[in-house]
Amino acid sequence: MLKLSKMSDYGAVVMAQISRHPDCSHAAADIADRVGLPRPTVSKTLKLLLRAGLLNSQRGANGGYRLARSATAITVRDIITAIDGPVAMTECSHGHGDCDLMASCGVATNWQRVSMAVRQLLDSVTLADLAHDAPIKLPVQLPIQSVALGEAHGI
Amino acid sequence: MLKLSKMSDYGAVVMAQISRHPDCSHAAADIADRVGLPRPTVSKTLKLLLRAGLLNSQRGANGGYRLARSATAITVRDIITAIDGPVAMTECSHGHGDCDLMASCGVATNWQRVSMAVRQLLDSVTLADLAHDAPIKLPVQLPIQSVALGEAHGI
DNA sequence: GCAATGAGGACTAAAATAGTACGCAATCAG
DNA sequence: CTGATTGCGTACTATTTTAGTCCTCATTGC
Repeated sequence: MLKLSKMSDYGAVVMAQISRHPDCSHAAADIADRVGLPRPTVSKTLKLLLRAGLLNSQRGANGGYRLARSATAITVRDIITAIDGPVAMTECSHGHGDCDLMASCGVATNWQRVSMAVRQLLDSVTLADLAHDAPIKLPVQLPIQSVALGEAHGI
Repeated sequence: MLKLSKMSDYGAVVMAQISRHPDCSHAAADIADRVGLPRPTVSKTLKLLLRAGLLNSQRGANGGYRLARSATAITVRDIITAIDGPVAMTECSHGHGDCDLMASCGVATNWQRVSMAVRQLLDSVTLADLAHDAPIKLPVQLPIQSVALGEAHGI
């Protein structure tokens, strides 16, 4: 399905929740209640986001989590990468030559280009965009630069 | 990881293989040998591609598979959809309102837009592009139309 | 009729994913 | 100093998804 893992999905929801009150400290249990997810799951998600440097945490009473930087400086790709690891369409897309079919498949290079385009697309959406209540207006064209996937085939 | 399933990956490789000789009939066992994959797996892949209308098949002696239409008229998204089902980033991205968090997450609408952009990106790459031996040249800008994800944030 | 080839389904095995539980560490309030 | 609160880390289990195999039937060409 080429879909996000649930954990990444949760990560986005959690981050959006925090970003709505960037100046408060958010306890894990509090966030869990607000988004309606089990606390241990939210906790696990927060830990991964913390480790990736997207959040800061404060222990002890009245502690909690807050954004490490502005919501406009955190991209969707940051969140996905923090939780699921690097965005790559196929095994061979991340560079390591551990696909023994590369010789016969003859498709690897172009998959890498598609992966790159997806990464750029995901980089162009910030947490601030995502957390907007309303669908984002302003239909501007969003150029995917230096992707070079041949002519645009009728999209 | 936001990665393709192996089956979709195989599907792309198999389709690329067939597209290199569009005028011949390709037996399943023959394709399997060429791409170095187990025959039953290839057979299963071919079946799914056939059912999606991407391939035609001919039974009996000297039978085999061939493309149902030109390689330039088959997109990467067609192949992925045929094997893994619709491309959707999250549960709620495909329209069915079977996510009971939609009310609290406040993020659904914008995920749908991201999914749409990914689908358009995948639609813009054809089987012919993928099967090119060399990386595709011609670095043109590829506009993702009507996506409207706010300003391009520095990509 | 016989051999080659695809079609379909049932089944098993393996891996990734999600969810849970529990104990330790740090901080703050009194 | 003590206890309450809250985050941190690890290990474990269950579930689901994915991958792979096998067997039998249907169709076609010689």
